[in-house]
Amino acid sequence: MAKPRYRTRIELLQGTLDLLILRTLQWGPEHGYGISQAIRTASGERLTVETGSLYPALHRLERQGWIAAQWGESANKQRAKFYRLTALGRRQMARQDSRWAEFVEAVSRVGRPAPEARATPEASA
Amino acid sequence: MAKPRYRTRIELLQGTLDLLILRTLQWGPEHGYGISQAIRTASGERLTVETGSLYPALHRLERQGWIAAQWGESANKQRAKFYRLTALGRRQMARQDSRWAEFVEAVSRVGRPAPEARATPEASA
DNA sequence: GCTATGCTGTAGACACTCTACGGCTAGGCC
DNA sequence: GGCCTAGCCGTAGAGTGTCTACAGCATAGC
Repeated sequence: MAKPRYRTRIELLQGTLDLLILRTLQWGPEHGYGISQAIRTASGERLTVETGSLYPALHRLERQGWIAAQWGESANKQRAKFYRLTALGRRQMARQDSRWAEFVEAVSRVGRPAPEARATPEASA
Repeated sequence: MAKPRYRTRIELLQGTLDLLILRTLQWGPEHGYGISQAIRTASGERLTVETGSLYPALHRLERQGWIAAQWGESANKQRAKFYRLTALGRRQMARQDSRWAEFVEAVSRVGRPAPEARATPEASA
């Protein structure tokens, strides 16, 4: 019986989550839950990070040395792991920022009708 | 161990290839090899589609009914499978186009220092 | 005590890209 | 003729990252 529980949609494009997290942390330390809320809010409710993506990503970034963790207490008096951007992470953010911008630029070029030279002998169909 | 052959780089973000192919086909039919060249050229050599990604993607799009195939002969007198955008595909392209634009917009928002209102008492709607 | 919310985390399914092959044809070069 | 490169289609399997789903614990309100 079919009914695939999986919605089969990838909301976030692979590779963008790291950048999103890095960007969020550039204004100061924050804990995981807070980061996900910040992303959701900042994006105008358009981007949602699931916990199943968030925590593994956080651990990944930490392993890379781009962010550093420290247990603390949240505004709600609860145990929370605060992450902050490391110097390395800040550089990485800049790198990913420009890579992202380049990528977006490249994709938009493909959408354009080819700068004159195509001579398109085909077309006309 | 040894030197992982895998460069561990995802050049293309997941989900963008379909859009790239659809966009490329909007100016007329083209065969797989030609599509990959067109994308590479149009993007200013920045985007490269590997054959291992291209052909499965083409078959995927065909299964969805967004593109239709037909064997023909290439400019080099070789057997080639030409794909063209279907009406459905054209609509899908528009949809993915706006989804992509929205996504880019959302990501850029996360990069901005929060529009002052951080203390916002939750919408107040 | 119960439940909603805040907070962290893991396991496994799924999708998509990439590397690495394989094969076949046309054309240029020796 | 044989050989090699380029054009063209395709598949198998690895790798990565996202998502769904589940689990656990703390705090605050009823």
